[in-house]
Amino acid sequence: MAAEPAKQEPKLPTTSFAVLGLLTFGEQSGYDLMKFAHKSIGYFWGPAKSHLYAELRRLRDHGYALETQVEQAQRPDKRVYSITPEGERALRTWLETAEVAPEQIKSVFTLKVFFGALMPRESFVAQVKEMHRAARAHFEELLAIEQSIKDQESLFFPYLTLKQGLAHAEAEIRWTEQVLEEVANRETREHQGADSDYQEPASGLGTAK
Amino acid sequence: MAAEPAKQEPKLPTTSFAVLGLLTFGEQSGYDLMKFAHKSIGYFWGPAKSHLYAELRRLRDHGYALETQVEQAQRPDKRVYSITPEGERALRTWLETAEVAPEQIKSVFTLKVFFGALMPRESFVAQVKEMHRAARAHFEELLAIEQSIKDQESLFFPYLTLKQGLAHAEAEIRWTEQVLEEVANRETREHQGADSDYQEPASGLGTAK
DNA sequence: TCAGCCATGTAATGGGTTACATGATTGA
DNA sequence: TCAATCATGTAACCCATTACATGGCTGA
Repeated sequence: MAAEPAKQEPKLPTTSFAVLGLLTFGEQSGYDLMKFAHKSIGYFWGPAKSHLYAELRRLRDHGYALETQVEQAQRPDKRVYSITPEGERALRTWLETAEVAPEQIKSVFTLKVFFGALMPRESFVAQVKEMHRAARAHFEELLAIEQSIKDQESLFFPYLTLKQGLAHAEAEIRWTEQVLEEVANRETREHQGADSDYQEPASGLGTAK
Repeated sequence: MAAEPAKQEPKLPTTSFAVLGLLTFGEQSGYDLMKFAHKSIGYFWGPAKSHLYAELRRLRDHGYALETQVEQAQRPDKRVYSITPEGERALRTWLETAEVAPEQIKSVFTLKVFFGALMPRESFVAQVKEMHRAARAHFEELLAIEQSIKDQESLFFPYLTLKQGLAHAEAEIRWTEQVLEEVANRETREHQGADSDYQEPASGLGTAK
């Protein structure tokens, strides 16, 4: 029964710290932040617009961000947020203390592959090919970004996350290729020996239409 | 204004189809399913216990699963669920029609790396090393599973998802190694030229403690 | 005797998405 | 003139997690 340490820091979700982190790049409005988030951490974290605005209000209420009304003549008024010293302290604490664990990739596609036996072979292959194509496109996209930022010292850490994206995209490309190969090999085996194991839907059952 | 096609299928979340898919392996109780899910699709999808039970009830209400009360003498009574023909049809439809897109890896660790400039260098390196260690452990774990299932034809598709896990774990291992290298190189550059760019917290500001 | 398995859930909370709403300005 | 940009939000919904609750049986 160890004594609970005084809970000074309110427990906030990861999203809060993501926004707080973006504010360290300078004060911004919700609208600006949305765009900024999209092309920075957007590759591994992407909240909805309404969520972001709500998050900013929460950070303000916690004293982690300062909200300033800015009236504009030609454009709609806006609220600009900047990180406060308390906010920065909270962010640094989070960065150092929040434990990191390798999180599983949560993927609909992987789920489909797992249940692949229930799919007609052509459909399965078509979807894998589509993923392969998408992964390649994604890889190319990241490569282009890499070229544009790789020499900017100030973007060293963002650059590292980009490298992760590249590594994962590469893994995905190779894996999908491997899947296509393995399926083709299996097809061959089947034609020589046993029947395809694709389970046709039970006919005459539940055919309402 | 194209005519909306008759909505025959209620739109269910991915989780429902995951459970439905597991039921194709045979009828099971919620309790059994939980264990089964954990060691099968658990590597890329893992719902909470209470969520799973709720999901089963929903599938039952939709006519996608059949619930059977099983009274037991020595153990608590249980409810066993089996997939219905309608359930299987819905599952197959989902497998073929639900569009697949490469989903981003949503990772707290990546977020931390992005904001790495705000961390003291040793802390950053320690966390990367910890991730490297964890990724290696994960890789080994998957390797062991691979050995045990690679020759079972009935587990061909699950085997493919395992391969994905291996591919991603490998990517993570290589990436973390790369990060350590790049950081070390950078350190060297800094010692020769400019100062470290680690931004010390502003002193004297908000130091409540 | 005591942890751990078997077996099922409720309640509360909150994280996050989608849809809806508004309205002026600017450039093609 | 028409779409896009700037700018902010509310409302509704629901997916999902965590904590809580119960209680008998089994094996170390």
